[in-house]
Amino acid sequence: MSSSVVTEQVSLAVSTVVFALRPHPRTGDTTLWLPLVRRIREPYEGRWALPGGPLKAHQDLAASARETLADTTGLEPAHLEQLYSFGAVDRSPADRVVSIVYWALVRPDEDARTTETPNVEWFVADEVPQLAFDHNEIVRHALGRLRAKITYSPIALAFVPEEFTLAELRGVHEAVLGRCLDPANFRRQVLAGGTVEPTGTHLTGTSHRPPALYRATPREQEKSR
Amino acid sequence: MSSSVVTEQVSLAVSTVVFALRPHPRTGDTTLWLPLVRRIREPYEGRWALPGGPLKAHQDLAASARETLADTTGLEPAHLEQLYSFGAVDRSPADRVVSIVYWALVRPDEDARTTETPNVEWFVADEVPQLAFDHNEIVRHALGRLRAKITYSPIALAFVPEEFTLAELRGVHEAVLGRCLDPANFRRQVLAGGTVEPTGTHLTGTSHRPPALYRATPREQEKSR
DNA sequence: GCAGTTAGTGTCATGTCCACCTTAAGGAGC
DNA sequence: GCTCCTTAAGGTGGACATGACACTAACTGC
Repeated sequence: MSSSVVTEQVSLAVSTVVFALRPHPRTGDTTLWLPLVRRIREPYEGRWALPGGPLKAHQDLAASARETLADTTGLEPAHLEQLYSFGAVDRSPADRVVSIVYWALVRPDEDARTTETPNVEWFVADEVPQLAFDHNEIVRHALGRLRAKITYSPIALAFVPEEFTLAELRGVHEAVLGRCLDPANFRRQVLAGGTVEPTGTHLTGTSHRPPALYRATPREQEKSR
Repeated sequence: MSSSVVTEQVSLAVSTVVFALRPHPRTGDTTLWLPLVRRIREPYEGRWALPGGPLKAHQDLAASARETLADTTGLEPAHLEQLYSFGAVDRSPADRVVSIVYWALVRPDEDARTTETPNVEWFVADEVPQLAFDHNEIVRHALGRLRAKITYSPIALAFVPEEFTLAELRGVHEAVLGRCLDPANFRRQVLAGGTVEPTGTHLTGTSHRPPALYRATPREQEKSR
């Protein structure tokens, strides 16, 4: 049989699906992107895979996710949350690996600071190539969670800078959900939610009516720490 | 430093929070119960803990959860789902353990077949004693998930036998949520959901108007397999 | 001043949720 | 038989959320 039966050893890894918003290369619409890492050893050598690595004994799960994110992209996520644990016996050939997967959101200002390295590349989230292991399934899982959660939770705030207009925030929702939203109804919903408050200032130099600026409620800002 | 730093070894366990409905010992109202296992070795020797054990190399995560459930209570759950993975570095003294936790629901007919053993005891879910490790937190987590999910998903079906009345199903919701529900509104909601269908037969011998019997839709029955 | 564009408000129809009322269908007791 | 009691099942109306759309406000560029 395979060597895993002999060793009876299960190893534990932490991987992360990192989302950022960037313009689509063809349409120009802002869409979801995610960074992938090229595997430099077997199995699946040469294939793209989610950033991740083995869990260290002295490190919390979320800390491990943050570390790999910093190692691969140099970024600090505005939101980090556990997604699911994947542990099918045959998900990695020969050895047995259980992956605890996190998903993260990166603000545009932070995203601009990303470090370019040859073995890391960003892809449009809906157009990722065939990945190593069961990582395609994991990405699907993460996309589903993000799209579900943005409808009932204010995580979209993790995609905008500290001060923002409601049109920007709506743009985030539209990019994630892939469809247009009514500006009037969106405004009412967000304001009723109590997760944002007006800064009192307006954005100027827009060649049309200047929109009011908003920030996350103090209560909401706490959550992202 | 501690031995974990020396060994750099992380071990992986799968634990399960198993829920069943039984009458409350004082009030008699049906409430949530869960089985706990008495620890027979350090750390936390003598304390109650969630059933669980180390993950075997040839075993899927859910299979491991099913196995410990069978070992401790002899039961087969009608619903089994991953809850969360707990991996704080200090959650177990001396060694480093990451626990992937599942939660399960057991039908009343299946629950009646539970095997009594001295080191396993059932507790009212809201009145568990102080447990080993971070298991109190895990139980809270599982209770929260169950109570949240029953409001938007037909998992209550995993708590009733194959044929049931809507009053029974409502009783499940009431027991889980801990409050009464309007029978008329509950009926409409459930029937509109399309997750149940009438069997065409009625329950007799009730000393009042005989209620119609229902069963889960074929589509719903698939999910529980 | 006028056109164009986006911000923000108002309105109305629809649907859902919830509290409560009414009727239906049985058994128990007389 | 009849009445009473209990629960099943359906109906009604108000409060509230949702979505489509019209309308007004504020700015730039010409």
